[in-house]
Amino acid sequence: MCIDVERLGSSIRKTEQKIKELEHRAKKTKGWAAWKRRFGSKASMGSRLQLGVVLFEEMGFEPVKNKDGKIQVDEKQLERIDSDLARLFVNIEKLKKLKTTYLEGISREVVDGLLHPFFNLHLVETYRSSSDSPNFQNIPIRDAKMGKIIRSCFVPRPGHALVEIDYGALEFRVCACFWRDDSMVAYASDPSLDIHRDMAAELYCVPRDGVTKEMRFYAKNSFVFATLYGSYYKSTSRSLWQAMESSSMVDADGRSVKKILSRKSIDKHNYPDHVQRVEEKLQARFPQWTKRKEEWWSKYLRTGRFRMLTGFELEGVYSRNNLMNTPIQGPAFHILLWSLIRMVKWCAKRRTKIVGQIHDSIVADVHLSELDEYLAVAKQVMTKDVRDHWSWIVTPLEIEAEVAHDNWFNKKVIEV
DNA sequence: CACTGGAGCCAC
DNA sequence: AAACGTGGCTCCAGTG
Repeated sequence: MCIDVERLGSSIRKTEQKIKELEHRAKKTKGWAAWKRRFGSKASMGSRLQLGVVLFEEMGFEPVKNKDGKIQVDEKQLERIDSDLARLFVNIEKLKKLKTTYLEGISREVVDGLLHPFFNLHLVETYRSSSDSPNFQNIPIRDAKMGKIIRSCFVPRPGHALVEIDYGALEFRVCACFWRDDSMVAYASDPSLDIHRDMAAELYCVPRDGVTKEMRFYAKNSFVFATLYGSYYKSTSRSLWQAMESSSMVDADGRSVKKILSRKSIDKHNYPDHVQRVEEKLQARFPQWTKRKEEWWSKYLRTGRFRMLTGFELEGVYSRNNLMNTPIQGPAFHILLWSLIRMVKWCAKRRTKIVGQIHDSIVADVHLSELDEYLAVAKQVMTKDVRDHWSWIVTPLEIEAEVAHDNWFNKKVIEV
């Protein structure tokens, strides 16, 4: 893929400058004076361990320990501490990550303006793919500021556009196909149904139309997927409560979710009991999943092996959670891979090239004269042909396409 | 100096 | 029975 090398270079210089400024400011804080007192010539601003000692032993802040009893000095804990030094440390570390892993990591691998990441098919336990040198599959996007700085350096060739097509809810659809749970298949097939919205309503005690994007986000990632892949209420309730509290979550009408729960006599203490009841509702809603996952596990215990929907036979030592996740994560990727291979073949006699892949999405550098045809063929291959190839895909498949004429950050949704 | 594990953080 | 999953990369801190 093409890289805007000049822009990359200037972003590196700007980020370096910003880091220097923040480090200069950090050295003027009271905390840094305490740091120097404690560590003398060994004081190093890059050391989390030292920062933890300064904050929790010298400055008297209350430490928080993780499950293994270790004091955490991560972003989450540092943000709750009222100290200029802690705030500056978080910002400096973010910028360092941006500079070293992404900007410089990419720059190092560019040859004649082109980047050639590796895409491995032989490394991942679940038979997904991985990527390295650089890893094309973890370029920032959720933090829009970081995403802009890095993704704007990825550009199409002249006369081309970058086109990214991703599957909608691919893993949940494969989950439904694998467990063949009628209700799960219905959820994965009917666009008016939304399991994450429904569970958010239960978890936060609001009507379904009171569910916000934020509530849905946490219900999806901290509860529904976590539970499908083997977590349970004692774990999920903790992260749900934490997210709700630290974001001061409100419902669609701006009312405090914590207050809504407390009116139902739900507090931090008994929230796990509430989540346990919601978990039971999830099991009741997907009864075949509930039954078949136990049969799936006990069959593995008897035989020591299991088979994926895509035909791979796996044997050896797997945890219970591996048994829940592997048969879904692997075949979900194989749907993408099958489609990608078809699209690469389609590109053979054309100017368009497939340049990358991110588990459920395909990135291509498409010649403008081939754009309409590319989108139409991709839709046919990704939503129809692959379903004809594998009869176990019993749900519809959907795609979303985005096109970028200038750079990858500025991709815009396009109807297909 | 080479190497390694832990902690942390980025993606899906 | 056991407690979401899969990766890659960087820095620190420790070892020999």
